[in-house]
Amino acid sequence: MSLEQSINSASIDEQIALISRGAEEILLESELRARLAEGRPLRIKAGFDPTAPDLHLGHTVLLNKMRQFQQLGHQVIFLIGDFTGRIGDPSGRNATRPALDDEAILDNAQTYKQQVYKILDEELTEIRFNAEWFGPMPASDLIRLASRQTLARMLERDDFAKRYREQQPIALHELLYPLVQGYDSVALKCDVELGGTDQKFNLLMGRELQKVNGQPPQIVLTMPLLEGLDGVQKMSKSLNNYVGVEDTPEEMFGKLMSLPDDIMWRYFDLLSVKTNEQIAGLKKATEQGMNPRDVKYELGLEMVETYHGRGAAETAKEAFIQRFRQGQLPDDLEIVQIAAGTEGRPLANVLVDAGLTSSTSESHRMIKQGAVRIDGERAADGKQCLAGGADVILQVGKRRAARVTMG
RNA sequence: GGAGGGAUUCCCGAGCGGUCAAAGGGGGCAGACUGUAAAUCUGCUGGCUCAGCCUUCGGAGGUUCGAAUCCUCCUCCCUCCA
Repeated sequence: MSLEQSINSASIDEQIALISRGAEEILLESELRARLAEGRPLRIKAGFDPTAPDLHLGHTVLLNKMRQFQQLGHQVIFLIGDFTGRIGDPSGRNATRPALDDEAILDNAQTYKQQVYKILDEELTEIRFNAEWFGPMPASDLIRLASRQTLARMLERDDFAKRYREQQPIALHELLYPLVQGYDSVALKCDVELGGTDQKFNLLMGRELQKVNGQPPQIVLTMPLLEGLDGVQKMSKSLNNYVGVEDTPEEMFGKLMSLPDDIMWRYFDLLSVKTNEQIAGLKKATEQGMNPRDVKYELGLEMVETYHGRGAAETAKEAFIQRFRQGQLPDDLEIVQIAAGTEGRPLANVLVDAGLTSSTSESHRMIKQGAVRIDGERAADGKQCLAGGADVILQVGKRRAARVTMG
């Protein structure tokens, strides 16, 4: 299907419906409508700071929105802020951030590139680096750019205002960041820019600079932060409530199954390629009695498929069902060899040796709580010894298991 | 430079000199239940040779029969004044 056909195949209303799905804010929707009415592929930009080598699903919210634009036949620009990265983004920060060195920036940019095409259509994606135009820019131009804004305007921004009020340092180069990001939109002649809600100020700056430079101002589309697995706090590595795009298929599927049921729709809205109609259908089915678990299966399948392929997704689902629904042991049980000693080795110690618990105290606790099984039989005493030659399967709870041979 | 406040077990946060391995909450783990590693309920959550013992309360000393709790010095953080 050619670009033109795919655009024509979706009405403007349909396009708006998909574009606004999950979005926090569109400034301005009327402008977007008018722009879409032109019937040409729009230039959609999202900028990425080359600071996060370990991507998780939260980071992919923007990518997914970009993909939706691609589905509608628009041109997507994945902008890597390699120049900007040398400045450091003050958004949401209350302290000056250190600038990255060149090597780190290149490394991180490379990681992005590896991940992007798992979601985006390579044909419709333009990867750009903003050092392209800022690298050769003479100081005179940069100063001219800086003349476009006032200190008062910059201080409207919450985090700057707060730091100024509290007499925290604001380095001069930080004030330049919104201008630099905004100028990216000028350089790329963007129709739409996507960003997190924390980027709103910077995105709006793009509009102003475009106007000054005689371009029609871009439409700004902000996306919310994705909640993590706890369903409450934003997904982040440090809160350990994330699904990493590099997670194994089983991990990814399992983590998604542990989502609170009511938050799964959020994931569909923000991460799924499914159409609005398909999602509405699932919602309706659930209301009419479909097991939410099975809806989550759909989510898990789609996410794993995106990063590991269809086969891995099916396998992960089957493994999950066997393990947690039917209580079977995983196929690839880790086999651990442990020295028994002459009188055998106490169970509590063997569990630690096998890496199933972190201390003998924990072993005893687990045993007391009835979490430990030897060949499926519940163990009651941590002091019982496993003799040399024994070959047993030890389990601690549902998620920890190993086959242990006593040597 | 001056005055004051604080540093507690994974996190936050309580803690009359003895009954403190240290309240409470969060997080985590486990059990039950289930429609899932959802929800809900319950329990556990320093270590060990585990019904007993050992080591913890920013660091180093000291007072005391006995200190997370008192004293001294040190390190780091915060607030107010100049």
